Amino acid sequence: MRRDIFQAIADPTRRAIITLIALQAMTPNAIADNFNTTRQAVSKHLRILTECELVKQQQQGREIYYSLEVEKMKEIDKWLAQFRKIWETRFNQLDNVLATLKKQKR
Amino acid sequence: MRRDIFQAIADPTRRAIITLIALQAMTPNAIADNFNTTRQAVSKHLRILTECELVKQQQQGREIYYSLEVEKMKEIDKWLAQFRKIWETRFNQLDNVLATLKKQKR
DNA sequence: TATATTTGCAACTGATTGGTTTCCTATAGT
DNA sequence: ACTATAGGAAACCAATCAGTTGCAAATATA
Repeated sequence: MRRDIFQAIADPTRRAIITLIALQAMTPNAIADNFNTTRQAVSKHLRILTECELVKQQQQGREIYYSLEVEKMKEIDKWLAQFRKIWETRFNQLDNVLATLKKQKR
Repeated sequence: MRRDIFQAIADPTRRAIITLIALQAMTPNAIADNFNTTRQAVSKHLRILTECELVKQQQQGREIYYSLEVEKMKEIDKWLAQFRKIWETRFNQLDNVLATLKKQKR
């Protein structure tokens, strides 16, 4: 199945689900009520999210509560870190280079 | 076409390309040399990255240099911000909520 | 001017994706 | 025990995707 987090958050519905259950654990039916989708579609998304450990389940009787594995989200943050360095320190250096090139042409 | 950044970074090859050109603009051929792919495959990835404005081109004679639009990467960071709040301040509060629910049912 | 190089673009192919439908199991409530 | 509800799993379908192949346009070089 080879799922990774980046593929998991590629789908807008899945991102919405993540946001939805970030603060409060929810059942598949409750989640589906928030979208224009069927429970089964949500269920499939939840399986993908669970497979890459972005989401964890917690059975409670016949209901299953899904909640966000916030720690896993840090992996995206970790990947972003390398670029954060660039956009923080070398802010508009690229634009400067372009401006310089433009000037030289004239 | 409806491309967004999250879909763009879903592909591992595209993430590698992004990392590669983050520090230095490169031509498609030069980028392809760094992978086990053909130039055309890289070219398609670059088109997708360009479409969602994650990458910008700069023609120089018959060569086209591709470089990262670092500003656009911030959009991912912006989306992550909401969760950063959670993993920084309310560490394992979710488990507490579930534990409380469990207690109330009994 | 003729040839080689760099690149984009379109068409095709096989694999994957999101969604629906259907069926099954397990629990809750009567 | 019976019915209703919650949910997962498999089969299927249309759409999309990544990669390849082939070709055309533009630039460089001889």
